[in-house]
Amino acid sequence: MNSKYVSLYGDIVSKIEKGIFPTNSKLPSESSFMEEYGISRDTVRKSLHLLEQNGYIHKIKGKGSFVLDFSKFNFPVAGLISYKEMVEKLNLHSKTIIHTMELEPPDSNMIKLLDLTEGEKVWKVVRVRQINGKKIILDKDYFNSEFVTNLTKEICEDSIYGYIEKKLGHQIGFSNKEITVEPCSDEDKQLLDIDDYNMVAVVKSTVHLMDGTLFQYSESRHRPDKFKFTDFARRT
Amino acid sequence: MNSKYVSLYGDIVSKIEKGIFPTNSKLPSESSFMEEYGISRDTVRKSLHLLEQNGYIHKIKGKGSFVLDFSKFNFPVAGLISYKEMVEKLNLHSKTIIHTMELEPPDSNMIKLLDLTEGEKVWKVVRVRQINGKKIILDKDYFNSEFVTNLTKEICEDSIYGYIEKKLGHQIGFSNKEITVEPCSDEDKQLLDIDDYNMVAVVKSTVHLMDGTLFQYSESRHRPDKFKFTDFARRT
DNA sequence: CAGTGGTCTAGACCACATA
DNA sequence: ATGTGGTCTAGACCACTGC
Repeated sequence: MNSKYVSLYGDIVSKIEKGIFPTNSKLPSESSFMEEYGISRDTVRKSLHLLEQNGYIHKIKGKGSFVLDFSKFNFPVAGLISYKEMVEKLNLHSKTIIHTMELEPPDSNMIKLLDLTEGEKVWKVVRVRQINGKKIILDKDYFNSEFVTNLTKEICEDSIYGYIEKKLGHQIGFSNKEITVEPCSDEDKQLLDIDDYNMVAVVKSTVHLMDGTLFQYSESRHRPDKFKFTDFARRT
Repeated sequence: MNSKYVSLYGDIVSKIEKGIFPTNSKLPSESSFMEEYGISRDTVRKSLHLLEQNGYIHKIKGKGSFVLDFSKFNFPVAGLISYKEMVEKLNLHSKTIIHTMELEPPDSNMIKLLDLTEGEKVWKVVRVRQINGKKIILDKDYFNSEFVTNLTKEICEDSIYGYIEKKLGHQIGFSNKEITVEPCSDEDKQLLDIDDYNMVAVVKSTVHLMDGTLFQYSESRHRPDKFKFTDFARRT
């Protein structure tokens, strides 16, 4: 089903995570992967390139490929991942409370953000994420209703991304994110267990499908003490 | 000097930025780049892959490559870029004030963060960044003195990365970042024009050389209203 | 059907590291 | 000298899009 280079990538990732390829150790050479898997060098190189981009390994010309230490700054809440997927990955105790779910005509700001045309409506979904009994995150999502039709309470409580990908058959492609720190709004104070904090960390993003169409704008507002974003970058 | 695929990448980037390849338009096909530049398809594909990763284009099987809208998600403070490079890119009016610059034995926390061995010392550099007359950012950098030797006030006021890359001949490779929001420390209040804010956005990072050696830990503390981080991500 | 991008191969030459 | 990764080529077949 998968391409060869993706399955080799997956094999190596799981061997790194299991410690079969330990941190700081040298990975087998490209040619030994060629032999072991009976594939061409270019295909091996595609797998290693993927590992490199995702921060698993580091390649040095003439020396080899080395497993990086990714325990120091743990997981990527970065990337394009849904709240449900994150909760499952981190094994959190979480509950989602739906505050608003309505189909409405967009205001001028949303028309601009979602590139809407006359007459198109948007789904506005406001959800509160409760973790370990505390209301920590306020998620405000706006979906172009041309692409995301028929939302229900059940879908919003479970996973909207799952619905879009599995039921509607759309493929989610890429996103832009922006992280800022803003003063608490009245809505934040009302809906979150904000304690004495007077600011929130805000992640604003636009999300596109594989074919390039923009379908979602979202604003995720986090209690500042519970917010963490990690990133891996290379010098270019 | 550069490889073929990097120079083709550069050509296309500049054509996109100049508007010769406009937003949302279709890029020439891989085969037309092959002809135009007299190179193989694989080499063209490497260039396009780079463009895709950096958020310039989006490829759709059977249709073509399309230029993404670059204006919505403006500049990358993301990536691995120095303060000086950012200031120059964004054309800011900035001044750097050096608060501390000393060679000292590391505490136990720094030994762990920088993977130090017995007897190695670290350069501790604390700098305040003033933008448009306001003290906005407090940068605390720690360098392993085995790799970064002989810092001077002039270097710290100009660009430490420039010194490392151009004078010492090291190549900066990759980094891990972590973004959090923390309460103001006394030091923040004392050194920054913090106004009435009681929190700061904090970017902690470790930076490695091309050969994998860890040489820097840094903590960048930003006044919350002036902080913005942008990111581009793909679904995997 | 022709045009597009996605995967894969086999082979070549180069640059760098190590011994 | 050998082993490593980095670049490049020429050709093949597939899957998807659009006419």
